[in-house]
Amino acid sequence: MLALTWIVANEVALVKRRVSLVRQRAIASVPRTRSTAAQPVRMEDVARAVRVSSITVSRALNTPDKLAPATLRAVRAAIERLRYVPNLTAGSLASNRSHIVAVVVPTIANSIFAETINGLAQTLSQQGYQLLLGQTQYQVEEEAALVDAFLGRRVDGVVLTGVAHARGVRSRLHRAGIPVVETWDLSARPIDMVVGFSNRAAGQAAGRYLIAKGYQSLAFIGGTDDRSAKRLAGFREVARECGAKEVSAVLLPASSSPADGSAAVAGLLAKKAPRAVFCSNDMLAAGVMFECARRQVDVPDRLAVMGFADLPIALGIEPSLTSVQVHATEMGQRAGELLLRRLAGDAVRERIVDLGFAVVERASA
Amino acid sequence: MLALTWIVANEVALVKRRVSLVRQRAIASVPRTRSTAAQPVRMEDVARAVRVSSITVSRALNTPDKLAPATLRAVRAAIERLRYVPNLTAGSLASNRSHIVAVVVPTIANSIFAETINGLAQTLSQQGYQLLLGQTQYQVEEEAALVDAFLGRRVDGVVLTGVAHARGVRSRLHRAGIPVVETWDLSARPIDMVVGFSNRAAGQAAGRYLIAKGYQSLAFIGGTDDRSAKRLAGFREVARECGAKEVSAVLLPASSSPADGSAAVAGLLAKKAPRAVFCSNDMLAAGVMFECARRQVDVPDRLAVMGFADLPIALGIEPSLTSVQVHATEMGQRAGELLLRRLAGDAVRERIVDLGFAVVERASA
DNA sequence: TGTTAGGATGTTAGCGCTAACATGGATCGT
DNA sequence: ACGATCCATGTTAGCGCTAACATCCTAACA
Repeated sequence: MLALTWIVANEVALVKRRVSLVRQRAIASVPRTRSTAAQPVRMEDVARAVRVSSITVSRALNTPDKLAPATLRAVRAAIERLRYVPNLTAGSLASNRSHIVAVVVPTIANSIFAETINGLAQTLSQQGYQLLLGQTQYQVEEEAALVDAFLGRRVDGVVLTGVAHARGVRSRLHRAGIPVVETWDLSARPIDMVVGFSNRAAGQAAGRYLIAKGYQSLAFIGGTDDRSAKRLAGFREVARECGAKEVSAVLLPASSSPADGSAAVAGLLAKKAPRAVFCSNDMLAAGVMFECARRQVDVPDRLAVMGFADLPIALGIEPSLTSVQVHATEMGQRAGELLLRRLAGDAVRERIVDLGFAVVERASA
Repeated sequence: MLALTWIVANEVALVKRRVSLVRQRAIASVPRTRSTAAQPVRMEDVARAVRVSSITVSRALNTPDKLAPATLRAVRAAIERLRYVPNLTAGSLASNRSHIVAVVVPTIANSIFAETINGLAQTLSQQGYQLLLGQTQYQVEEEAALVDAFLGRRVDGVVLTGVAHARGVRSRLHRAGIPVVETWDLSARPIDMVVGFSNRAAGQAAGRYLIAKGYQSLAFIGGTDDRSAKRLAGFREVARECGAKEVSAVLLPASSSPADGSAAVAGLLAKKAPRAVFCSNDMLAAGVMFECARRQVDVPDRLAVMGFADLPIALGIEPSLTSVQVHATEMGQRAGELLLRRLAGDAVRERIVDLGFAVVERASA
């Protein structure tokens, strides 16, 4: 008896629901509880206009080659006429594909990361993917919060900067089961994939270069982040091996402006001045050189200056800046390609892509 | 008869559906057609663990102050224990709020836009909004495609660069009925709101400044985009009014690197060299000054150089660069604040926010 | 001419969440 | 003691789309 009444009650609900589906939208909207959105045209409205079912409209948008040419034309015309804007949120929910990739960088104000994002965005946009941007401002803990938010959005992939992550980031990304690319460093045990170069090796190369040039007293100006620290470590290793003096280091948190470089070198020059300085960023190096110009400290004769990243400014300044070139844009492109291949279902063999780096000799060191 | 069989058929379907709802998830998943996602914990799983309904879990996440403290604690514990990651896509669909704001810039490789995005992102993230990034690469038509895609995602707001837009952009945004902020320029008739400064007035100010300094022969180096063109227009107006010679202009598409500045000034110096040059971007100005240094053209005695945007490098280079300061970060922050206020339902009175600019006198002009 | 394959289109049943309304119980004033 | 009020929680009904399966129709072949 109970079961019977229950079924009857629901039968009524069911009928009501069917009716509202069959009715015109305007009429059906009367008993509706929710407020009418500003964009009321739905796939079904287009379908009704063309007298097809909504799945046909869906196919016109997603797999147009599965439709008869005439149908496709008619649907497209109706879409245009009704100014239908497909709701990708609903599509994402139904298909479990968001077509969004998240990227986490320390800050886009530093143009090296901007270049990587550029490469990534260009590659992804070719396949209709869009970029959700997160900045940590060099606060490691921010990364975890960003990753949580991104996973909540069910992004299809994640691109991270560096291989040292906040607690829990690794496991959460693993559990989510989406492709992940780490960049701007290398790791023998990436979360999933990694595209970058060895920061330690880059530091070593810079050290070897300067020592081969005959400079014995070395200094380092850089940041406090993991990658800069690795460059310093490599730099110091080489210095130690080659019997150079202890490397004095100036570490500035989250800095990449010329002014920081100027201030840092001022400090170095005040003490026993080094013969050569390796800067973790070309902007810092530029600031060092501007400061030297102001103090009439000749570069490279009294102080050799070496930069990192090989930004456009390295070629511009006088004397031109010796730097370490790192393929920032390509890093983003390769990261994007790896993601796209994984998202297309292809297996990716090379999960560790070493893009390398190159010491570019110019006039400053 | 037909109606009867129809109801019977649907009754069966209905009963099946109820059953699967009541059952344990694992059992219910057997007749399921869709593949089980990598992240199978749903709100309902959490609710079942705490023996509450799923709306209570929803409230724990969205309006925690509406729950009894004990319930809230229990729900939060279960969320933690089950590692539940809320599906924001589903939430967006149901609530018609995506908590995503889209931003369109020509390119983030130009650090002035990166600063604006930084300010915007910081303001928005305080309220849990995230940024979807689109770059036009200075291709005006790209803007329309990006806006379409963003509207499809039902972003809650849009931030655009400039006030000149691709065909259809204005009307589409209007129709979507979401808050829109234009930046980096001003307009008497914004799409919705605008935060920026008058590029024409900035060009005029630069012209007046240089003329007041006694320079009569002026040149301009800049881009082909709308905003750069407006600066040039203002610059020329003033020159004409003041009886200065015709301003020669070098326009480079989508450029902002020192190398472009160097090349441009090389061209100017080869002809009848101007006495002062106004660059639409500090990076271009820096390139101009580097080239002057290489050619031993004294700045400002033989060529005065004025930049635009007042980037960190303006203070760094020698001689320091006279420039026009424009509050890039604040522009992003204010844009974010306006959006947030509108998204909170507050009316916004000042739909046109003129942040102004300031000529900063330094050594180069 | 029946059979079958394959292309075009349709039907059903959710995806996981939240708005709106509903309910039930405690608290309060009168 | 009774309703009014309020707070905590629940029920219902979708949001707008797509996966999976179902059906229909045409053409091609035996």
